[in-house]
Amino acid sequence: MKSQLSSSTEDYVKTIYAFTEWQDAPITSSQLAARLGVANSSVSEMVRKLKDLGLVDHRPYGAVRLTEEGRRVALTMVRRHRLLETFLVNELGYSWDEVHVEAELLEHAVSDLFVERLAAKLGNPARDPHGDPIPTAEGTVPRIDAHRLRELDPGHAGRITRISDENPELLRYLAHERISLDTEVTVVRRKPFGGPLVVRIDEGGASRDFDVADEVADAVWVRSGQPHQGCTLEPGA
Amino acid sequence: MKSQLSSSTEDYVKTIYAFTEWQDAPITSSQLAARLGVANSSVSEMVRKLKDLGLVDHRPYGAVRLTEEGRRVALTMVRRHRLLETFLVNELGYSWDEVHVEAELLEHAVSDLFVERLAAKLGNPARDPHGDPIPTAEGTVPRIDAHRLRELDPGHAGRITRISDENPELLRYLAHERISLDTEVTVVRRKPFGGPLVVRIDEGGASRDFDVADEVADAVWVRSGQPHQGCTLEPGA
DNA sequence: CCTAGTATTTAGGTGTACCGAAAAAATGTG
DNA sequence: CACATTTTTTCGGTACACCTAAATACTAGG
Ligand SMILES: [Mn+2]
Ligand SMILES: [Mn+2]
Ligand SMILES: [Mn+2]
Ligand SMILES: [Mn+2]
Repeated sequence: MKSQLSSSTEDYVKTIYAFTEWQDAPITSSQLAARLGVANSSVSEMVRKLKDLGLVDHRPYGAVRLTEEGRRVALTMVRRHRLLETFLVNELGYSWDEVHVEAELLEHAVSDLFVERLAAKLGNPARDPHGDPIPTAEGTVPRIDAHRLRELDPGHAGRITRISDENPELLRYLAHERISLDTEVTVVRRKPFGGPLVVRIDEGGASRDFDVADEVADAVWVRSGQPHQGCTLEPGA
Repeated sequence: MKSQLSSSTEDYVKTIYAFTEWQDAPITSSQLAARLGVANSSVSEMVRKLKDLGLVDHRPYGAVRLTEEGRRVALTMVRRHRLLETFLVNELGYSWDEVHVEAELLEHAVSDLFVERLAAKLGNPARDPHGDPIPTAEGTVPRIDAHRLRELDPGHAGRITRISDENPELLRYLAHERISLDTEVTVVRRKPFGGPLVVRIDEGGASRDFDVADEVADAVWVRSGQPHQGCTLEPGA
């Protein structure tokens, strides 16, 4: 069953999964190549191997979709990655912009035993330092229904539940501006002619306005409504 | 400076170092091959590469010796390995026979930052769960002067300061027999005709005799004399 | 000091994961 | 609906870390 996949294989599968985690369309070869930082030709070859391994469905020139088995592998890797990120932040004092690269390597080196011991030590967290849900060992993903800040209309209010960890600079910028998970935001308006979004930020009574560039608004996810709920996972639930 | 060595390269260098850690003679190609579990021919090729990288001294048909640079790299890897083992035992509840394999992989995946944060969290330990000294970040090794149990004459007493972690089964056996680091032992006699060594074990007042097979006596290191001393390392010392 | 046996290296070959360039299929725009 | 553009695959090659089998160098016994 555990046929010992290579690091590359694991990263391909994880990347394919990640693409559809916050949207619907399946990933194409060139998108996969771009995200992995490899040539298109490399992807073509690897996708054929993944198909032979039964991890993806693919017909030539079509998009790449995970099989059930592929999804299972992907969730294992995502669980590892996010638990490791949580460990690095909670236990080793990393900041949230430093953890992604480190976890990207570690995820391929840890054993199942390590992961489960670590999860227990961390108290089986349901989300990672960026608000991404941590799949359970059984392969279920806490559903987080949130919307991209960019797609919210003026008037909408909510709290930030996720910030994409893809760009460390963006994370540093947001930390510097004192914007983090669980920050309360309200969309005020969009400045005309494709200008930035303006949001109001609640800060314990006080509030301030903040201009959000589109690239930032694309990386921030907001859950409408009131106090934090859902997304916690009782051990054994 | 950090030219990003491969995992294989790191393991070769570490294995070359380990061979001379508890004895003098430098390692030969076939010994290296046996320890790494690869063919002799693979070692020949790799040793040439290590030489090109400036990590070892070697002339054809000669033994393999680390250069200063090679020793530096080896100590870095040994530090990683032993700190990871300590982490696994102290923080994740591994037993001492389970940690070696896990650390063998993790040591190649962690960053310098990770290692130093981990060392600090663990309180900069001076030795690992098997009693092996943990080199400092600066590359100095706490000197532990101990002798193989097998080489002690009857009458000799001391405490166990190191047990080779090479054989997990042996470690499980010793744990089962309630023999661990810091156990007090006295060599009683050697049974005739190449029989086992008999040692007396102090156990809080009580004491019992124990037969030690040669393979075990080779793996256990004893420091003569009284209470535990040396081998602790003040932070910054 | 020669030679049989052992240790080591060289030669030729495998699998994995990449690459750039060339060929083939899909796409969309007039 | 043709055909130029873009996307994807195929093709030939590289680097790495292994392998087995063959060749070569050391070494110890006679
Ligand atoms: Mn990865
Ligand atoms: Mn994350
Ligand atoms: Mn290793
Ligand atoms: Mn150890």
